[in-house]
Amino acid sequence: MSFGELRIYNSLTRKKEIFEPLHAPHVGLYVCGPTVYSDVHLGNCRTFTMFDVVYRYLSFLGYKVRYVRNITDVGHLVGDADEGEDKIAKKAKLENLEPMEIVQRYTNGFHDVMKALNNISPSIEPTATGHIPEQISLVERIIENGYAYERNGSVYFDVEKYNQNYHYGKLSGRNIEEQLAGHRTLDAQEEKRQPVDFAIWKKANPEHIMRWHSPWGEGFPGWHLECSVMSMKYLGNEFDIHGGGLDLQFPHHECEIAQAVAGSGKDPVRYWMHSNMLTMNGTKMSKSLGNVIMPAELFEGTNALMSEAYSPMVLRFFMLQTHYRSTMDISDDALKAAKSGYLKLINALRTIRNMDYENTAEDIQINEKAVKDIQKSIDTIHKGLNDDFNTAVALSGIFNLVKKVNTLQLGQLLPAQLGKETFELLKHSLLRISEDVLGLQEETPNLSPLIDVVLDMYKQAKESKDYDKVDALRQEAKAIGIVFRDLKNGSIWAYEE
RNA sequence: GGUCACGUGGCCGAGUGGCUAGGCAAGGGUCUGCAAAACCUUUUACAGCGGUUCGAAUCCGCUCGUGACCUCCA
Repeated sequence: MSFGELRIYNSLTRKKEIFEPLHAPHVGLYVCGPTVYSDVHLGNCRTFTMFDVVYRYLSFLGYKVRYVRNITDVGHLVGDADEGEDKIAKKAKLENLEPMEIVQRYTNGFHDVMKALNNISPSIEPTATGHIPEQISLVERIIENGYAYERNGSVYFDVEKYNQNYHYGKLSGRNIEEQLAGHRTLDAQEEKRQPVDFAIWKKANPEHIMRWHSPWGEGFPGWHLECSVMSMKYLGNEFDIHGGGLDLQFPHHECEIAQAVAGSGKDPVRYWMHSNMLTMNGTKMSKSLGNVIMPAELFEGTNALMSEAYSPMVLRFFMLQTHYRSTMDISDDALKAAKSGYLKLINALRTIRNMDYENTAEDIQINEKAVKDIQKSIDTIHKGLNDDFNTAVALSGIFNLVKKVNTLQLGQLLPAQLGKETFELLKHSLLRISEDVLGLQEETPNLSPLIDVVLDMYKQAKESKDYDKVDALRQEAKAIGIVFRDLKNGSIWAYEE
């Protein structure tokens, strides 16, 4: 089955381009992961969920995707670039922990959230600290090629030099000459030749906890180096897709390009993808602004702005309703609407999963309009996904199919009126796109309130000495691993041990 | 200040030169013991002002408004 051509908006060319992998059917996908010095917030979740859909859809199309998403466990610097502290080291000092304890704690938390959101684990999840030798080696190559210089144990990337031969700013659309001209006043203590230069290796101050030996003394790798090194190590000197949040476009990704080009002479990335920001009341959600909502707060309903708890799948559905290149604003009302929509979809998925094609009557006519509607909706879904992963359009097609499923359930439309082929296509498309591509799945409900109801029935049966019913209830409950226990002061239910 | 986005109906959000996006909410109807759900149906649009065009929400210009990046950020 052919699904048509996939087109991806490439930030580098600012155009949608037909996706052609370098080495089909293999696809290399690199996504900038989190810096693990604190819990991920909903904005982070949006980006990772979005690229999860990219990964899922590419896989659905039959590509063999190597999906690499790093863990940044050397903190970027806090505050003013040169005098700042490493975020992870700072947090470690603050909480009197080993930096790697901080890293482990928040990595675990990140994985838990990803799992709750049904994001598939990447093929490789490399860490920055696990690739120090490779980073040192890239620094050496950049120096050899004349695009970096050492000062007092730190190594800086020479942006002006690089820009003479290449184009620094090609990804973010910046004009470096203007930036150079606009910042002529250099600080006296400034080690850099130009303010636009950036550190690729940084000398560790005596109090700096995270430090490694290098040809330039004890230090730690620069802010953008890890992604350059790890993407090329695992995906090659040229690979297909590099993604991340829009706020990483500059300087992070611009610097990545510069480092790679300065090291190897070649820009490794063919398609750059950037997902837009999640906002609250129109303002970007970010750690530094403090206007963040944590996933746990949302899932548990403890956030002050939310009237109720919203499950991970509701959040995922909510995110998929917006195209990834648009900003999306989160609010209680919007999540409430998403919850209703999500449940409507899930109910339809349950319905169609349990429905089989049957044709008992002989004189049933094919309902041409229904068949055409279904084909059109499925077409919409694939067109949407192919058009730069437009999940919002795909969902519109899905909901048109949901309507058909509900009509089938009511018996207003019979499977036989669709014909076997269309019925199976409807069933298969709806389930596979919703579950495999969009990653929306049924969540196991909390059954406690329901068990309480049964417990009440049990208590009543006991009281009226209806022991047949008591035994029956016990047996039914036991079948799902629940037992009723008669204590002196009443009956309770518990998980069978 | 520089660069770049965006402004769609009650809300959220696609689309982008002529063809019903979708979800939520609201009104009416069908069904139902009553509900709920579902199905059918209706209402409310493209910030403002100009321009291009047979035709613009969609292209161009201006105005107003909002945001992002330029410093760590997904």
